[in-house]
Amino acid sequence: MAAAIGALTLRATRAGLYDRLTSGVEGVDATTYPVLSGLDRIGPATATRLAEAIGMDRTVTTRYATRLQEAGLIARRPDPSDARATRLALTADGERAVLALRDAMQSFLAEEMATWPPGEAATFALHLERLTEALAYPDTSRTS
Amino acid sequence: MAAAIGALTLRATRAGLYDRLTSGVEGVDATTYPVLSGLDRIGPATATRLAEAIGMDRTVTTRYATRLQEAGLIARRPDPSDARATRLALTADGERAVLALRDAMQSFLAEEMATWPPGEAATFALHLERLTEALAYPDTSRTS
DNA sequence: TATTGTTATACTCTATAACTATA
DNA sequence: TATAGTTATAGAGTATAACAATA
Repeated sequence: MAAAIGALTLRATRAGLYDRLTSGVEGVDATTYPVLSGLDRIGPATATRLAEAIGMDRTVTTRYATRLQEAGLIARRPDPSDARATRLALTADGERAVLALRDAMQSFLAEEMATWPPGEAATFALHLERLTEALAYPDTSRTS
Repeated sequence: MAAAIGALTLRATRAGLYDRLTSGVEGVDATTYPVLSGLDRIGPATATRLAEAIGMDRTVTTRYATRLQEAGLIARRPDPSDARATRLALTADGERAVLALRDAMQSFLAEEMATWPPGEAATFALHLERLTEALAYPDTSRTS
């Protein structure tokens, strides 16, 4: 299992996965993918809030956001309640891109899990989520 | 589940995991870890064969191998059967480092899985392995 | 001519710090 | 003074090409 985690987090494996996922979507690659999908997940937000949500640095987030903006997938609008802030939001093209990416991921997972006994997929997903959380937030004590 | 995979492969998550794993072991970091553990897994081997085994480029493998050699964790010896080749092998310190890393990983996993129902861990590990394999080798048809 | 190991080069990603504008 | 956004700079990682030695 440690080997599986090692392989899963290996550069080549990740690169292969995200290259396949994003190959059909113009303007998105393995680096900008988290920004796009994160923005879809939490909705329109400032760069700082988005950066926190996806575990990325503010500076990296804003730079990749610029790339996505140049590709026409997200838009910047001034925040009405704070003149310092800028609200990031998906454009119509951006939402289409998110849908395409989600479809690609889900079709891959569905194909992979087709042979699993019913119910195991749900259990697996739950475990994977918890394990990932434990990895991402090691300090959070899990005494549930 | 897609979100969990996304989070798991996110840079920050990986970096956090490997930083914690390798923090107690001198000379190993997130980049040299695959080389060290791969060499332990397949045994003494040439750089080319090791590179194939861990899904890394030859040039990267040999450079990181040099780092590990400088740290005293692996050794280079001429291949008796081929004067072009160099055999990489763990030193005694290298084997100790591998053990320490494995202990760190297993203690983390054990802690995390302590609350899981018996048997689920094994099922989970099996699924994770298959999923990872599918990600790493997309062309291999899985008609088993 | 092909392969092994290695080094050199350029490119991308990441992190730190600095800058501007506003609170 | 602090915060949001952004840009600049430097460092680390990666990939491609090139090299010498041997098959």
